[in-house]
Amino acid sequence: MIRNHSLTTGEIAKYCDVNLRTVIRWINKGSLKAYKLPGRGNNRVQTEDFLAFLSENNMPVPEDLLPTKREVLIVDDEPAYSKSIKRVLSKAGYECTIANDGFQAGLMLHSNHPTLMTLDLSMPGLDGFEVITFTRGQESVAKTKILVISALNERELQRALELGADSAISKPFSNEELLKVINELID
Amino acid sequence: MIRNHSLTTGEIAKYCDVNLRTVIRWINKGSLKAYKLPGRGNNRVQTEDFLAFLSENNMPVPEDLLPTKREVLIVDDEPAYSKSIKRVLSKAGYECTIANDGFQAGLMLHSNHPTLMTLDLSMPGLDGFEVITFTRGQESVAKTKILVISALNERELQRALELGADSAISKPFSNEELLKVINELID
DNA sequence: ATCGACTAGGGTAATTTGGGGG
DNA sequence: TATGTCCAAATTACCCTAGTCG
Repeated sequence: MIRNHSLTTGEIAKYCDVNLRTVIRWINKGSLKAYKLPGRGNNRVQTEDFLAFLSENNMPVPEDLLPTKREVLIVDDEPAYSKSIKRVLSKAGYECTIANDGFQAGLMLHSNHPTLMTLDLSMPGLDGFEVITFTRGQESVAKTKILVISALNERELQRALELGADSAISKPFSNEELLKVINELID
Repeated sequence: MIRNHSLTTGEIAKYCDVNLRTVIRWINKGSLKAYKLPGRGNNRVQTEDFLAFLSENNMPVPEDLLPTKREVLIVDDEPAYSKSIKRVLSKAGYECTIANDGFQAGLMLHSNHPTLMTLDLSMPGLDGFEVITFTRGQESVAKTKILVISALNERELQRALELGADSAISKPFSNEELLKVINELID
């Protein structure tokens, strides 16, 4: 069955590779948050609670519960660049979304939860450095990897890194260069 | 379909993430209050009964059934304006958040899910019309009310309304004017 | 080595939930 | 799309055994 936001004890048992009873014990003990259906109290766990439980206990997270892992958000106002980047990354198996301005970037960053965001530092009306700082300060997206792409000088790139960017490459760059950096950051 | 006060079994099944039959059983057992339509006896549940049911069983409440939040996102790059708006609205009992640029606006729109967003049409590097169009096209935030605030001429305001803004006022405006429009949109 | 406390997994019966065909 | 009926699958509580750790 397709459910959006809740998991049964059996599903969790499979994910964690333990017996069903064990899951029920976790719930009854209170270490795994759940709610009960009216019937005889069958348990349901919200996906986010399960993920929180996994991370609290340093348990591995099942692939299919993670938002698409190889997803990249391309933030660039010049279609020539964004499309070129998308072409290269798509070919390498990444799922790409393009944001043309700061508003779209912010919205998609939170709604898509990409693993990595490429960020053009010099977009009109948008201070790239502030984007980095702001992203790192927002818990829900703070872990997104940021690859700064810019035609600015070394000192600016250095500043981006200091503010929290994970890597930076300067325009112009080769496709190989781009792919190499992204592969390193994601895998 | 838009109904104000009653839900079908199917809708409840989706909200609760369970099978339709399970919902019918809850109703027949009496744990979920419902009434039957004359024809084949199809069930309808009043929203308040459903909410009571959810809270009795400690089940999560779907966002869109909650009473309208009085939360406003103020999108403006001029602190003088945004702070002034915030002051007026806060005094009137609204919770306000300020976004200084498009990126923050997009991120906060999705993460805070405000009931209403005030949008300055002329922000550097951000096309306000595109913001409206894009917001209306993104399911997760499409229902957010948009109040356009701008110093542009009538025709531009008209265009904003056509693109999906719920209302528009031109700068300069009085505090009373602002509050009146927002009260109308939210309540 | 034995004990005690704790955790995981097995069996069973009762009940609930899910799915197919009308 | 919603419903009632029937059946299969999943879930629960209860009681039990085995393993781990200090």
